[in-house]
Amino acid sequence: MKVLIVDDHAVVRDGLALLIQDAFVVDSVHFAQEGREAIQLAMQHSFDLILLDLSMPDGLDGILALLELRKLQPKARIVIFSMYDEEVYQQKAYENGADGYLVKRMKGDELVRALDRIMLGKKLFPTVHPDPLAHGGDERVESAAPWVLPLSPRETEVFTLTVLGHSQREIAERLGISVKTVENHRQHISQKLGLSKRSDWLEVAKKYKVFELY
Amino acid sequence: MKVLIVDDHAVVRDGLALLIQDAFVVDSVHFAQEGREAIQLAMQHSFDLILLDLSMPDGLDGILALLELRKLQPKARIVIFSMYDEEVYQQKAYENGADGYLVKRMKGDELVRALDRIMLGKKLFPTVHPDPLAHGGDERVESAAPWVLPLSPRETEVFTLTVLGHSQREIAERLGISVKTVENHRQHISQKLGLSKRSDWLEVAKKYKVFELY
DNA sequence: TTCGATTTGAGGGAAAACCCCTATAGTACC
DNA sequence: GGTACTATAGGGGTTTTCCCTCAAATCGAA
Repeated sequence: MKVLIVDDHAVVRDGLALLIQDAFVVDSVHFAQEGREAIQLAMQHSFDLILLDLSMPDGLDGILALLELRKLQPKARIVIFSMYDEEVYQQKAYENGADGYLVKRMKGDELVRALDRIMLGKKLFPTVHPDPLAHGGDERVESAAPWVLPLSPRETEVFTLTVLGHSQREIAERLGISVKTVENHRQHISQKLGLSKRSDWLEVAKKYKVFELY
Repeated sequence: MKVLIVDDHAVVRDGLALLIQDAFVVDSVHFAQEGREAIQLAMQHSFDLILLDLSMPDGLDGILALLELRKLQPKARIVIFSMYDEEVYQQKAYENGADGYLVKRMKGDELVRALDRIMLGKKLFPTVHPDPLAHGGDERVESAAPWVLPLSPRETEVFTLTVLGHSQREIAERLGISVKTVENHRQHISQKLGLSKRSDWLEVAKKYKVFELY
């Protein structure tokens, strides 16, 4: 596996390199400090995985770099690795061909797990939730919510249906489980998020644009 | 009071004229079929009240006409009178200096009452709700919600706070009333809207963009 | 002035939700 | 093989909400 890491901080570059070399079979790792340099490298070598920091001080804008890299390396997995989890950036990253959007506060093992899934062909975006209302379909976009919101897939479903106003009974019927289980999920969610009041859930839901998606 | 009515349907023009002449002391009524004609008239006469249909087939786009009319007649009350209550139009109308946005399915007396308030200096927009979270302030924008959602001001507050996830107790404390009263308001709201499940409330709230406003 | 709507509040009982704890089975990680 | 997470579900008790009814004060409209 050939890897390109684009970040303006040397520490981050090296840390990432170590993590990845530890977790994957890596043939080579190249580094770039900013977009232009990355593009130079992408014209000379082909990569399997490109980790791209969005916030680079000088040089090319992150999204433009992404666009250019995607053109140069159509088959590479390009993963945005950012300080911020603002939805706008994620949206842009998604639209411009990124395969994932990870935030820097993720722990090492979480990051490796995420990269693993991405290498398997999944797309990971924190606030693109899996649709709990869809009856089926080819969900290739996996939610990375577990790392932004530390919720499991099932919990995410319960969370979404709850903030949309569905009662425990309704959710239980819809998911084919007992009311008690829904209740347990809700409690776990409250614990994980550190939220007691339901209005706090709604705040979070608004922040993660649940109402725009469903 | 000098009135200008802009609508491409003769029936609507005449009906409106009769209604207004019946309810107000009217010096003169002018008519226009579309935007350009309205602007011509606005250059020749000054008006106190302009009723403007947004959906006019040919000629000037409604919003552009509004903009032009507002420039020509800064002191006139300009009221949009539309078939549709889409929020986008309302937003546009509001931003471009309209004093109100009324829908054609309103009954005559409702319309007169609305125009009355507008002539008194209020602004009326169906889905611009009064902020139930604001502690006070100069609320000049009145909600015309009673005609779109048939809810009283207090009910609108309870509705909004409820869909935002607040409990009856929280709402009671916030509004300085008893829990029982909040409960009653909720029941009245359910009756008026014909909605039983809270998820239905959320549907309505989404439709009226409660989550974008609060 | 009477009628309807609004706002306020309560009683009483049924239903739902919430809280805390326990428990099992599967999966995944080290 | 132990530890952690996930998903499932029950017991038992408390709190909240829901439902239906009644009622008083206010206010604008017919």
